[in-house]
Amino acid sequence: MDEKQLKRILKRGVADIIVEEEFVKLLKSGKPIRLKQGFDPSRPDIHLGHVVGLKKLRQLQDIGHKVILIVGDWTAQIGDPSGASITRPMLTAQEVKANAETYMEHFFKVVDRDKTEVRWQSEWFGKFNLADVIKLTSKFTVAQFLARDDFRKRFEEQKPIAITELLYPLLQAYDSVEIEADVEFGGTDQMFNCLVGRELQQMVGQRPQQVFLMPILVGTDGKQKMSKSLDNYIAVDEPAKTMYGKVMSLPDEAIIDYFELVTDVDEDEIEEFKKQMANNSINPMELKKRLAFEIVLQFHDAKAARDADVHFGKVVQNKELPDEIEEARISFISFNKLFYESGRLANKAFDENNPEEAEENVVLLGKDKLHISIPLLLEQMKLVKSRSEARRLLNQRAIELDGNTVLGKDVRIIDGSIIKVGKRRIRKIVNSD
RNA sequence: GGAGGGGUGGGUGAGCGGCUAAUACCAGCAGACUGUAAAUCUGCCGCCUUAAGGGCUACGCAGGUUCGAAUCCUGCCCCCUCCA
Repeated sequence: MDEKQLKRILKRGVADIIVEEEFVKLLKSGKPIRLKQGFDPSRPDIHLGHVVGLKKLRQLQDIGHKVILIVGDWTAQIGDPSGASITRPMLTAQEVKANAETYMEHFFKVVDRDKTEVRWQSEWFGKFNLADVIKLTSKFTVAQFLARDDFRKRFEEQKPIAITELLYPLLQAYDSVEIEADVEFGGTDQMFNCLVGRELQQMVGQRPQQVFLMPILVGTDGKQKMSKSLDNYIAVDEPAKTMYGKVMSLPDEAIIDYFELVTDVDEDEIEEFKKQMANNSINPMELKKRLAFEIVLQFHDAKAARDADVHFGKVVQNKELPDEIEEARISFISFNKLFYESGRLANKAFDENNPEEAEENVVLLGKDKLHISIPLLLEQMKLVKSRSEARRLLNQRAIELDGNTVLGKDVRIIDGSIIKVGKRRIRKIVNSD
């Protein structure tokens, strides 16, 4: 292993390694290393924030080491202490299984399946009895656990800490003992849990694991940690164009971090990018496009990445209509009727004193034209949450029909009309009659 | 067992009898601008309806006081903290 490779493993996409020297020794010993990665099956989706660590696993796999993936089917029932939601619904065995499958499907987009061993916590915790639990809990004190940042804060602020939450680090630590982990991977917020693992291993006479802490990846808002609950995430199974678009919505300041943490772009090149950004010799947009391309490439393929790139240029930058527009099949006749029945048809062709004839007219019109109010139409097409929202959008001149901004409320639609709401909601209307 | 604090719109969190569909911040949406879905600026941001305007529902739940209640009273439910 050359210096550059070693540096990449130790520095790129790593917040901290505890203890780095020991890890290097382990690495140089030439023996296969057991890399522990746990996952909580209550949250099966993998997004780019998780990918940072997974890439690290992959790097190590590529030089011959082995990943032990632990399905936390017991810890999932506790819920990792986050302070926000203490009580979580218990998952059924089927849900856990389904989530685990989804997780692994995503997990192995980055990690090498052939060099991975999957273990379930229930293999060992399923056999635990009260005596085992007591024995485990007796090894640590409350004070030790209150040292954990999250616990301490909540304790000081007089916020609740569930007893089961104290169990979480213990269970996670015991996993390390059970599989005899050499290295455990986690986000920086996992430091405490991983360190408990180190201690517990020592107590039972094992060599303590090394701990790899991954830096936090900011989400698409550019401020907070990427997470599903904040809805600022980019999932690994996102469609190519969406993924590309989400990357483009990153603030410019996040570009370099993303290159380092979630792409394979060479360090030297990233250095070059940094310089270019610093002396304004490049438009950040160009770098961001490259970033988006690299990321899509990683989770889809070259063609998808190119397509997404072209799509972005055309649709977003030049405001052209996309090549393929999602079709909305609707029945003109029934929509005309619906509008008629809403009781405020402006068209005088419909004689209100003669409802039967009017109804016939509706049907006649319905063959080739749709006369309807925009809020009703958009609501029916599920392009808006409510008609009120549609009215607001109308006021904001955000609705376009066949290239013209819709100003009035009532519109006439023909087969193939293209309706655009804001920038991204575009539909081609197809008459299904 | 005792004492206290609290439940408000997607989130945080003001309001503590009328000026409150409800401050502020975040998120979201739209428009403008831009070589970015960045940044910035402006507007919107419960539902139904309007040409303007109006109506309805909402501040844990159920009642009550009042011309009028998120705001006061009663009961209930739930959450939290402290002391023992």
